[in-house]
Amino acid sequence: MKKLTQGRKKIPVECIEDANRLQVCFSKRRKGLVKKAFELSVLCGAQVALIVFSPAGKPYTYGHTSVDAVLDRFLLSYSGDVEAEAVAASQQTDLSELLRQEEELIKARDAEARRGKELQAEVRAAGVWIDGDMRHWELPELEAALNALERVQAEAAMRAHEIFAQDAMMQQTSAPARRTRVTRPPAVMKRWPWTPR
Amino acid sequence: MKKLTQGRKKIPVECIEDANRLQVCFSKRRKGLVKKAFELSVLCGAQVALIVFSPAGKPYTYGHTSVDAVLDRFLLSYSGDVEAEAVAASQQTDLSELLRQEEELIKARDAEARRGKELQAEVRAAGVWIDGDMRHWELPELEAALNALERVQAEAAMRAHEIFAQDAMMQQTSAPARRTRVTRPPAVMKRWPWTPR
DNA sequence: AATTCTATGATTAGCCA
DNA sequence: TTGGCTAATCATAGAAT
Repeated sequence: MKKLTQGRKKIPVECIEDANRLQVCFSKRRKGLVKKAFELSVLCGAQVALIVFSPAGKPYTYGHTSVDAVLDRFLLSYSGDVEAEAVAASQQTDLSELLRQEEELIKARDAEARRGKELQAEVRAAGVWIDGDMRHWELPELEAALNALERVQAEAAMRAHEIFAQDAMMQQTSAPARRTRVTRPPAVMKRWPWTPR
Repeated sequence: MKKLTQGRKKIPVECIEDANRLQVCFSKRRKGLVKKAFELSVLCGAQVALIVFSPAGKPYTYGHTSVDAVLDRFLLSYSGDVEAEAVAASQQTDLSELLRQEEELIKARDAEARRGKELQAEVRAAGVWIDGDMRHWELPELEAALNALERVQAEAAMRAHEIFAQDAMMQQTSAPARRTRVTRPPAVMKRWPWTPR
């Protein structure tokens, strides 16, 4: 009943000792970092790859256009292979290409495609990463992604609730495929369900 | 004389059209993103790799402990090579190891080592990435990194100004070495001086 | 391509449910 | 491990340099 909240305190930039505080902080800041990365990619049309290993050793990633795409491009530029890097750079997402891919996706799994999966494909095509938590956000990311695709925006907004309400799917994504150079990999990455080590 | 500043406005999450605004936004947000990534790594002891390609095609990176270390670990975990990944994970920076490396560095280029270069080595050992811009900050990063090393803190603070004042060095770092797996690579990455494509 | 200034919008530390 | 709350603290759009 009473307002007991302390509000934000300044926190020194040094390793947090308390395990619980650290966990909470990591969770919140990881989310915030991904959001910032996402905004940078959308606002400025930049390719971004973000990889974070939690202190517990779990990998979390975000990528636009996809982690793999950016890593490929980076590794190529790093190796000095200018030509190959140019190719990777050209993998930059452009609208028409996104739409083409999306249609392929939709066509391929046509019969069994539920509406929710279509939405997923669109989000995926836009290079937005979604993890377990974010499914429950009122993602500005989702809206922006759909907006970028310039279609089904209104309908998607209506479907968003029912789709995000039903929980499963994103959870049990198959084991991550082996990386392939300059091949367009699945654009969505997620938190690993398993714990390394 | 008059206060003409408008203060922050809410900005829609969509690609910025105006080229100039976009450039300024990219510059500011990239800096902010790196700061956030840095704070996450320090506060929570997390390994973080961040790669950003500007719309112009320039790569910017941040890494703790280093971009390469994190990428190695990620690629290994990705490939399902659990054992190798465990090795990469163990590359987590611990103080004693940092100090050992640092001493090697200092010893190796002993004769020609200026004071400034020593400072660089320390910052580098802490896995903090410095690009052209950040040299001019009053980096809380710098302070934290030095603090993490638990040494020469006070002296470093005094030296910081004169070292960061003199501009060169970071600029003309030799061409990036080829990546080597699970070998500890140079921990500092910087903005490329050239423009791809 | 980056920095400074300032008013605001956005993020988040500490607590609980 | 996640979500909501509240009140600081922090980040940054716009304009000009």
